[in-house]
Amino acid sequence: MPNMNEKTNANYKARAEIIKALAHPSRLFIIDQITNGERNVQDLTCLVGADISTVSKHLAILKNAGIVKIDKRGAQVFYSIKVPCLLKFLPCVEAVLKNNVKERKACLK
Amino acid sequence: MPNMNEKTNANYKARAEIIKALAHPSRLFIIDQITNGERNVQDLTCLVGADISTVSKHLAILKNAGIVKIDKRGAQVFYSIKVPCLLKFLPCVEAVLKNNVKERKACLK
DNA sequence: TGGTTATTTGGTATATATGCCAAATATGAA
DNA sequence: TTCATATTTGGCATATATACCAAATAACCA
Repeated sequence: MPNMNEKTNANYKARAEIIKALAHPSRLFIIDQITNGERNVQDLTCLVGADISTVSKHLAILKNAGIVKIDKRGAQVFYSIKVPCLLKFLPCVEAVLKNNVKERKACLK
Repeated sequence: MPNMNEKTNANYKARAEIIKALAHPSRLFIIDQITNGERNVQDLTCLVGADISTVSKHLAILKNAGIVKIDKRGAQVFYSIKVPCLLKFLPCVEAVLKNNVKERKACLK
């Protein structure tokens, strides 16, 4: 990109990676589930309703992005939110969503 | 997902779609470029440094997600931010990023 | 109308993401 | 050590995303 040097470009890429970690229904659901406290992989697997390996990979993506943190206790791994400021952003996403719905309804009148 | 009814599931999917629209380096760059005012497709294409058809598709993704709005004037289309609250979220992403860098450096000491 | 500029859309090749199964690893208890 | 439980990782098939080129559409002007 002509007006973006290597460093700037890398920065946008890194930011996109973090946002990408949030951009999946199951991962958003997981984030909601651990908002008020930690949960282990087993419980999250049950809540999400997918294969445990799938959930484990979703959790790895969130952890790798620096969004959640873990606490190993025995054989269990408990996941919790690491970055509360990201949570403030979710209501805004919800607001965009509602506005989209409203606008699309308006088109049909 | 057992603990998620159809409606809830659809809601997470819809939210993920909006976030996904933000999750690309070029689209984040575009958002920065139009934060302080509208820009047309031509200028954005030059700034991003990709094919104009590629940029047009990125813009369509942002528009479809309800993140940006357009103003057609003559043959030109000007894009601007529609949802300022999403911008507040970007500094938090930046903070996560810096924290990740810090932690990964610490591992090497 | 015909030409010029601005933008979008169709098509396609390539890259990335997702989900499941099976296998590997880790932890604690018998 | 051997077993049982909890979690992660490897592999693979399928789905989605991305980028470019070429062609189509839109708006304006001569």
